[in-house]
Amino acid sequence: PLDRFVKVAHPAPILSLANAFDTNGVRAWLERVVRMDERVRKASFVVEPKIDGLTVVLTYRNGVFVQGATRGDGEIGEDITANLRTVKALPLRIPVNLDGPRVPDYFVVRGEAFIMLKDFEALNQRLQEAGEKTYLNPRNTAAGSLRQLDPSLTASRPLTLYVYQIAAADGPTPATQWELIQYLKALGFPVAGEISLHTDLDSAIAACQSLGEKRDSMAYEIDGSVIKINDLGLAAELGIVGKDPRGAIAFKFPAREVTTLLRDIGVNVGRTGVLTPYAILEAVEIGGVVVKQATLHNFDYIAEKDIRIGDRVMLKRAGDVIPYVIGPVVDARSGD
DNA sequence: GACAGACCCCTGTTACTGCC
DNA sequence: GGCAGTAACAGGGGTCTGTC
Repeated sequence: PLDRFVKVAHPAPILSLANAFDTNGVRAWLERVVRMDERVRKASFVVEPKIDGLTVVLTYRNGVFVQGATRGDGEIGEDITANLRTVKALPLRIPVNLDGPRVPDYFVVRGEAFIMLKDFEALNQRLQEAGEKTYLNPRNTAAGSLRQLDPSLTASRPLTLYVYQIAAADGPTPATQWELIQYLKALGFPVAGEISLHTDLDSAIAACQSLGEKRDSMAYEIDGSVIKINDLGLAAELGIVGKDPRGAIAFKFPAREVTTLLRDIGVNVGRTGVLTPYAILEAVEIGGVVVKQATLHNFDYIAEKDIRIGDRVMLKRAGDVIPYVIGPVVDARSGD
């Protein structure tokens, strides 16, 4: 057992992705990058599912897994090597000699750790039969499992992994995202099955929409898809905006909406003294979590009508982010 | 208009601490 | 030992302000 988790610096920033919530957002992204570099107009794209798990960074030296870390703030994460060693899908060794150039001695890949839906259900079934508390959703269960101080507890959780990026290497690596995925697969890394290559943006958008339609029948939870410029050199040349690389965009699924009862309104005092109202709600399930409170910090901007305590209100939640109230459904006073 | 950075907020999980 | 409360971590969108 560990006493605590040691902080580790990533060899390169582990970036997030800019989001688009509709096809217009995706096209606007492409126009922005085309204005920076006309070559993007003729680029091909890779579409990947955006798995709802947690990012892990895996380091190999001479083909041996030596360190695994959480994403943390993108620059510094936590060393969870002992826990990741218990994940059966994670290769502890990779071949150093494939057809072609030798696999770099120093090789760092990025992936997503998560729990398959059927494994999550089986885990809860076992817990229920044992009279123990069950888990509410796979993502937070996966996150909690990897933060166990005792790796034997992590080993008892059905974690798995998909890998999709080379974060750092001291030798040659594939020039395109599509080749990179095939390369990772050849090295023995688990890779998502629903990855596709497209010669134009329309085809890539169609693939994203198709993933959206399959969402509820997939073996694992996804909160969108990712469109990446296939040419990794070109994508790198486009640079970074804040913490988002310009060469890729996340196409998020439409926000889920539910209605519930507004029981009360509270006010939070932030650390700078800012007062922020929040809604206290009748508990309602949305996107795999039970929401009892929701922020009203943006209510002025998004709501067309006021709300009153006792109203039924519409609650919105995009992806796995914070839920917010978008307005009344039924006015408690007038009944409208 | 694009961008960077600050600031605001959520739930679920685990570890830790204090109390009974 | 059990329970409750707190802190830290995971996931990241939306808004505002200032700059270019």
